[in-house]
Amino acid sequence: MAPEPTPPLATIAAALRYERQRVGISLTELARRAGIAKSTLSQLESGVGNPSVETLWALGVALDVPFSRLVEPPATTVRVVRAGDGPRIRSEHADFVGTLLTAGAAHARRDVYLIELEPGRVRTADPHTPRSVEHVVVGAGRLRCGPERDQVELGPGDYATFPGDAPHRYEALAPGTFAVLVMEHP
Amino acid sequence: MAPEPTPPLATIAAALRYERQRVGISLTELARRAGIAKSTLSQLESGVGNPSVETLWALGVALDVPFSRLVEPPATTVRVVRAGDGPRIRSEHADFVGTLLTAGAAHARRDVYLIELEPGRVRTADPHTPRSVEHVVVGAGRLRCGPERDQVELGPGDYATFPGDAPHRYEALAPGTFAVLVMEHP
DNA sequence: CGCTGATGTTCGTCAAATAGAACAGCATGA
DNA sequence: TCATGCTGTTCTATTTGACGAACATCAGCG
Repeated sequence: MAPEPTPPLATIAAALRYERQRVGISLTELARRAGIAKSTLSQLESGVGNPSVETLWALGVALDVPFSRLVEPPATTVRVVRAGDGPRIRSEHADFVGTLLTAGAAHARRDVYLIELEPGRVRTADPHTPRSVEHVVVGAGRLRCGPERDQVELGPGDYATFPGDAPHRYEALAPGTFAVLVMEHP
Repeated sequence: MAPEPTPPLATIAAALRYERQRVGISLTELARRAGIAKSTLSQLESGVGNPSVETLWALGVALDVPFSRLVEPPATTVRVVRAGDGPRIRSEHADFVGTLLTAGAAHARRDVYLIELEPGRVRTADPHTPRSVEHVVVGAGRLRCGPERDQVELGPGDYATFPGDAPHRYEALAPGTFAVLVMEHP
């Protein structure tokens, strides 16, 4: 049982840079809003230094993100089942093989989409309703998708699932990419 | 949208004291395990000082608790419905009034207990299976119960629910206290 | 060209957090 | 009773994080 794997020195640096650029403000502006010296913030984003809790807290408030997001590595919420992996279920009556990707949750509404994307166009999606879940199965091409901070690359037959209530993106890496997208919300 | 309400100066102090006493080690021993000076820890538990992230992280590792537990105020996981509150449902056929306390989750197993307690004896319960939920309705007397860090006091007719997968306690505050306890685990 | 207003960086200085030891209090026991 | 070992506290010395200014760099513009 080791719930503290990574000393967060570098995590903080990466998280601060990411969250600041997500909000779209400059280092100087963020330092002003948080009420700290911009030199301090510069060093923190460079990975040097060991901020005090008050300093990091002020940055969390200014960025409007929960404190833990700045110190703990992003939770790997995306689950991938590669083509050919996963529990195989062979039908005895018909000539087909099924693979269980995700067990169906009762009383959840599911919307099914077919999405077609061309390379170079990134489709960003704002968070949906809380506790919604997205499922993707790639039909052809290559698809890069997932939560913004934890993206995965999928090929034909690959499956991925991740929460829909966090900002996430879809981006085709090859021409003629299409996928089946299931949005599940309770 | 203000996800950072409380500057965690005092929260850290309380959390450190609580978690250390939960593990059952001395201040000196914890400081030794975390590799910090015991004077530093003493000041932190006294609420003075503004620890660096490295220091607090080391304490989190030594206490074997996630970092966020030390800086964020305990999540108020206990929900209370006082006697007379809650949505009233009046039957048209019979002469009774029902109050919806919690909507039933399908496929959850429920065990119902009648617990009788006398003052002075504290009943502590270790965490049960994950995602289990406890429901309490007090019949008579006064009952103090809930997660260890977020207890509530209930009188006759009061209802409370809280997660069962965290350490929690029951303690009678008046003679002749009894309550109905429903343990719900998926 | 030089000015203005940004960007983020690197200085020196000061305050503050940390470390280490000395301390008071309270047990246990030879 | 004095010694030993622990508790947690409160000193002082030193390391270090935070501040503020000066800095290099770039962009837009008269």
